[in-house]
Amino acid sequence: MRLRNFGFRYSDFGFPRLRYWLFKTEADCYSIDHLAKAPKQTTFWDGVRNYQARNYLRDDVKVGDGVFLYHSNSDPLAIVGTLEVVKAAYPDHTAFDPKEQHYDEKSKPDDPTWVMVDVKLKQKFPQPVTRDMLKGAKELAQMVVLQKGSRLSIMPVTDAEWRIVHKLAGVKP
DNA sequence: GCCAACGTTGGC
DNA sequence: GCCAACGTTGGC
Repeated sequence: MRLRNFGFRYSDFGFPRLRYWLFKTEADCYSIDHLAKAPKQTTFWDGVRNYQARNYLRDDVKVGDGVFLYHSNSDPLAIVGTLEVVKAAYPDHTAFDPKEQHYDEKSKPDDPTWVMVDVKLKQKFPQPVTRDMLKGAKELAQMVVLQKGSRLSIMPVTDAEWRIVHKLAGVKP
């Protein structure tokens, strides 16, 4: 969310900036349990190779922001917990390495195309908040992840959505 | 496995 | 700059 013509953020003018996000991952690839076992329960969030998602990461995701972790292409499809952003955008070095799955020959260390952030596990929900539960909550009808054709791996979440999903999870934010 | 939606590529 | 072809994502 950027006032594009001037390069300022809404928050520079005292407006509430976006503070909540949803990050997608496939449980087979990197699940919340992988993160729970990681050193300091912290990891870098690499592999974003979509420009709109990259722009969110680069411009808007800030230290302290809250993140829902969503398991896509998984069983169950669900928000499984929350993360906290502990380091803002920096170059995604996995794009430089030909052995990496998300290698991108066009991204160079002196002019990186892709960025990543660091996240730390905040809480694993006692029970996953399934996609069906999300769809059943009519206050969440506008949630980006529920929209048809919504494929971004980084999506904004509103304050209200942050609160309501925690309520569905039966935990405090 | 199917297929709709979306992003990217490349010829023109 | 247009747009058809193609590849990927991801829910169902």
